[in-house]
Formats: sequence, C-alpha cells, structure tokens
Amino acid sequence: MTASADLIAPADGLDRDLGWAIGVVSRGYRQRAMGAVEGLPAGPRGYHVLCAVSEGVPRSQLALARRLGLDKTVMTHLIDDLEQAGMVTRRPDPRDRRARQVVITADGARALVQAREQVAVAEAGLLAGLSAEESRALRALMGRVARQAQASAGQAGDSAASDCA
Amino acid sequence: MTASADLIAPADGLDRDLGWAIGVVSRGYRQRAMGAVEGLPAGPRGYHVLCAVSEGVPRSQLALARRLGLDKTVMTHLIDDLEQAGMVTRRPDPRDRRARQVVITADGARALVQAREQVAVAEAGLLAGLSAEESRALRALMGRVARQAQASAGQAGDSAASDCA
DNA sequence: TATTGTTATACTCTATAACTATA
DNA sequence: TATAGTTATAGAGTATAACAATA
Repeated sequence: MTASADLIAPADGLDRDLGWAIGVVSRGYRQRAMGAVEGLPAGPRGYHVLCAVSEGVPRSQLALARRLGLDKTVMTHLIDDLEQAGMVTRRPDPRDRRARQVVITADGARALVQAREQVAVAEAGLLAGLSAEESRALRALMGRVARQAQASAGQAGDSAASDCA
Repeated sequence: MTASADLIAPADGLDRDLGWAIGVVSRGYRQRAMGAVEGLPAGPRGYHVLCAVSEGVPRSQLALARRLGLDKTVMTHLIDDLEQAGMVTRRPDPRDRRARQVVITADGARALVQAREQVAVAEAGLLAGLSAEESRALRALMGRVARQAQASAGQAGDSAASDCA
C-alpha cells in the first residue's frame, strides 16, 4: 500500500458489508469446488444437476431447471454435457411426449459419490477457520436464507430443497 | 439409484450442501443489490470500488485491486466507468510516476451515501427470514469465512477488510 | 529486471428471443 | 393457447497475455 494507516473501522467492521462477504465466499467456494468436481462436466453446475437428478423419481428437464433455479435453456446444455459424458440419459416420458425424463446412469452415480466426497473436503477447507458448532450454524443459516431467496425468486419452486451432500 | 424413492435426507438435508446455499444466496443478493446501486456504474462492483476508494488515504489502482480481490485489468475498466460518471478522479502519485491515486469526488461521496442506504435495505430484505440475532450471527460468520478465504487466495492482501456498509 | 497501468482476447455464465413438437 | 425442449445470440464477469512507461 502506498502510505496509509488510518482505516476508518477496525477489522470486524466488515461484518456489516454482507454483500462483500457473500462475493468473496462465493468466489472462494467456486475455486475450491471446481477442483473437487474436476471429473464432472460443466463444473459445479453439472455436479448440482447430477445431485438433483439422483434425488428421487425421474423428472423432466424443466422440473430440474425449476428445482435448481436455472433457465431451461441452461439445463439443455448441462444435460447435453452430462449425457455426452455418459452420466445421465434422456428417455421419453410415457405420459407426455413433449417431455423427457432425465435419469442417472451407473457411471453417473459412481462419479457423484466420488464428487460428493471431494466437495465435502472442499467445503471443510472453506470453513476451516470455524469451529464445528459455528460451521453447523453457518450452514443452517445459509440454508434458510437460500430457501427463502429461491422461494421469493422463482415462485414455481418444488416442495423440498436439495439434499445433496 | 436409478429409479429410487429413498432420499438420503429430509428437507433440511440442504443444510449440508453449503455450495448450493452459497450459490442461491449469492444470486439473490446480486439481484437485490443491482436494484439498490442502480445509480452507480458497473453495478455492485462499482459500489464496492467506491467503498474502497472512500476508505482512507488515496490508493493506487493496484492497491485497490488487491484490496477487493480483483484483477488489475478489471480495476482499470471499473475506474474508467466511475471516472466517466464523475464519481472518482485519477491523479498522479507524486512519489511514483507510474502509479495513479484514485480519489472520490463530492458527487461520488453523495452517490455512495445514497447507495449505502439502499444496499442496507436490500440486505435486510435478503435476511428477512432471520431474527436480529441470527442476522448478526450470519454476518459475523460470513465475514470470518470471507476474510480467511481472501487471505488464503490472494496472499498479497491488505491488513484490514472492507468496512463498507 | 520488476512494477503500474493499459489494451486486447477468450472463455464462462447468464438472459432473451425464436422456433418445433406436442398438449 | 400454452407447455417442453432446442437453438442462437448478446451481455456480463473473469482470466490471460502482451505492451508502454517508470522504478
């Protein structure tokens, strides 16, 4: 730095700039997570799609897009990549010939298990400065804020939130 | 796992997928903040630059970039936009003819005060589902994680973190 | 030789519109 | 008329390399 010494506030004044903290944490997570899901196509987003696909009954691309808060055009490309990598397959919905059900393959399930482990490691690294209790508190609070944010953003949200971990 | 029904966790299992929550919260914040800083150029990033510029002694563009964890090439464009809007000015550093000091103008200071108020409103909206104590806890925890993430990412970080709010 | 700042380039993520085939 | 999916396009955000001026 050029010269300074008199910063306006002490170090903990950052607590009040939530947006700044969110941006930094988000970038930090993305960097770590990108390494963790290296084996998957489309990076962290492909990982989350795979998570959603593996959740329960096969869903349409549109249902997946709504679940993840993404646009359907984005979902097309993500499914393209995952299908090309042999991790999911598209099959026609017998009850609606417009729709396609997306199902995970054995390879996809294997890759997902592996990715989950490495993502857990990456998350732990990100929260390394926090105690176990603080980590739990942060996860819970962020989860609540995220659910509310998604509910208020995309009104067509599904019932439950992602359980992927 | 192909067509199962046995989900691993109930709805609150999302607590464990921190990355997902971070992404949703980050997007939600950006949407709200973009409206809040509408009067500033370059959106939330211009706002944060203006925050950093107004902090203390004038700093060089490179110092600002390091402080915000951005690349110096990004900083060039951000300062361009802010200068064109009349909110900051570049002036030569008398002690280093390579460097330029970035200082805030009266217009910039006025715009920043106004933006801060609206950003506070946006943040409050994002955390509307949390109690006052929970909000404080989340801000504190996110701040700690952010400081550590920035410290481990850009080793050349400054001493203090942003106090902008 | 290293650093400050600029420019140019490319790649990713995101947003939008237009089109098809079904309903 | 509305919906599921695809394609194409344009805009941000980010990362990198190359360059000029100065240290």
